[in-house]
Amino acid sequence: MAKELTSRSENYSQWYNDLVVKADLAENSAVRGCMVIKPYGYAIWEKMQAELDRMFKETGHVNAYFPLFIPKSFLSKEADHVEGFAKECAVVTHYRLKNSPDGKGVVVDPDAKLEEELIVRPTSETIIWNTYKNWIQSYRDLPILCNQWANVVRWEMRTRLFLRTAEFLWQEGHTAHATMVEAMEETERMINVYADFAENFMAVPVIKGAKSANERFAGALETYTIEALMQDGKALQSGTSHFLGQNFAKAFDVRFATKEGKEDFVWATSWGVSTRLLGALIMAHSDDNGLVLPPKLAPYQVVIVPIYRSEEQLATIDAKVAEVVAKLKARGISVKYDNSDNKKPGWKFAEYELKGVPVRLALGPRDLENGTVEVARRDTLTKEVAQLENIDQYVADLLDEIQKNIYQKAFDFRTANTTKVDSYDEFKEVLKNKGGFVLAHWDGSSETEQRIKEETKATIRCLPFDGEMEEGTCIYSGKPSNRRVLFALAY
RNA sequence: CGGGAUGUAGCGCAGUCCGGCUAGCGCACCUGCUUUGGGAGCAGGGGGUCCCAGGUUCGAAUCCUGGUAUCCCGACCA
Repeated sequence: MAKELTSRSENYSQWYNDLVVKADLAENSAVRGCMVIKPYGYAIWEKMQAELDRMFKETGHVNAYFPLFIPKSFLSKEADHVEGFAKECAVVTHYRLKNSPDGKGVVVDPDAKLEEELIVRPTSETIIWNTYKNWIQSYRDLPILCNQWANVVRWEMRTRLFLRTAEFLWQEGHTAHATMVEAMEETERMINVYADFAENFMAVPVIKGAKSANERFAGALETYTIEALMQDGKALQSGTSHFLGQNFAKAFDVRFATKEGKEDFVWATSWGVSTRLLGALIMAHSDDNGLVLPPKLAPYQVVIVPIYRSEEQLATIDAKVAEVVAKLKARGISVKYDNSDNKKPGWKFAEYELKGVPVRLALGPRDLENGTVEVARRDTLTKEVAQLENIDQYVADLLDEIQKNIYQKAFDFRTANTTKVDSYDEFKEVLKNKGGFVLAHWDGSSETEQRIKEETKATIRCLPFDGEMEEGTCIYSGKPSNRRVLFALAY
């Protein structure tokens, strides 16, 4: 047993760390808080990127790229924004090194101090709005619908692979509109794109909703979020879309001539998802045997393992497998054939389970005789024998079924772990013993939200869009409330 | 950023308290033979700035000082 995973029940957080490292997704680097995303993990990210990028373009967006560095003065132009990010910024103060006097290594050259320090972007609103100022004069220049794929840096105190790292990869969309209505529609459109992606590609069901004032993005008037539930009963914010009003336009003086010949400030949105999605993907589906990947995002959807005694036998199997691979590829299914001879089949079975490959085919002498193949599916860990004849159709159908099944499983888990409570005692009891999403009435005040957070660590994840209006009383203050909001312990 | 633990081969660890010969063990790796339908066996072999820097000493993996990284618990966190 080369790679033993800690079980989820034993220590969920250790299980997660083990899994990320042992499945070859990522590892800690020599740089504090920064990870190395390994090829297998990066392949999943690339699949996510490709799909999201397609969805962004389908909704009218284009890609662009803005600088990594932001002049310090830009950040402070929007008051709430700087307050939200100031405590976690990396700052560049010099631009040159020189040989150290003692001849050992290099030191920062004090003569090379920058006039104005540069901030390594924690997000790009400021540099982008400073740029948009030059791009916009008239309503005819609007809307601007830009996205950028980039890395950002937030100097977090405590980091965890994918979930919270000092540097992470993401995309950030920044749009500029002539009207408030248009900007609000955009904000909503993009949270819907994220939810669509999470559910149909990641197979992770999410709750869409609005953030409470406390939890809003620094500088936003409204933040929409998608919230996913992890297997340990904690919530993970998986994507956000912000309605920024005219805050950044005012801070950077971005005005335009309206159709009526008047002057107005531009309306803005921004929206993003990051490599944190990999954390969501891992924690939503995986089990004690390793990763479980949705077929639509798996780097390879099928692995084929030969079983043989002699070189001649292997040669026969190789030939047969080549036919199977060709048929699968013709259907757009990605396949890996592992005929390496330094590992036994049993080792390979365990290894590909750890890596979450959705479907495994095993082909041995018995199968050659009978025209069959052994098919194992990762999500249920079941095996059956199928005819080799129509294996491509069989696998294609199976991949669809697996994609549906893991979504359904996650959906059922969420349903079973979403609880309506009507008293504060019940609220605390559920958080302590059951976890999960908790739907409760709230009086709408920041004070109440803050108290509940201090006393229970639970936060309002969102005010769900699809929540029905329902008269009730706040579980904490007893004041009237007309809807339930979503509480949970969160990552 | 506060408290605690840890850092010795790719991985997991012993040795450190009480300084001393050539720094060990398991897995992995390489070679050979036998194996191959759920993490193979035997034999031989290679691989080390003992986290980094400085100090004490005839002599440091071991003692001292500083730094750094990781993990756990808090605080922090759209």
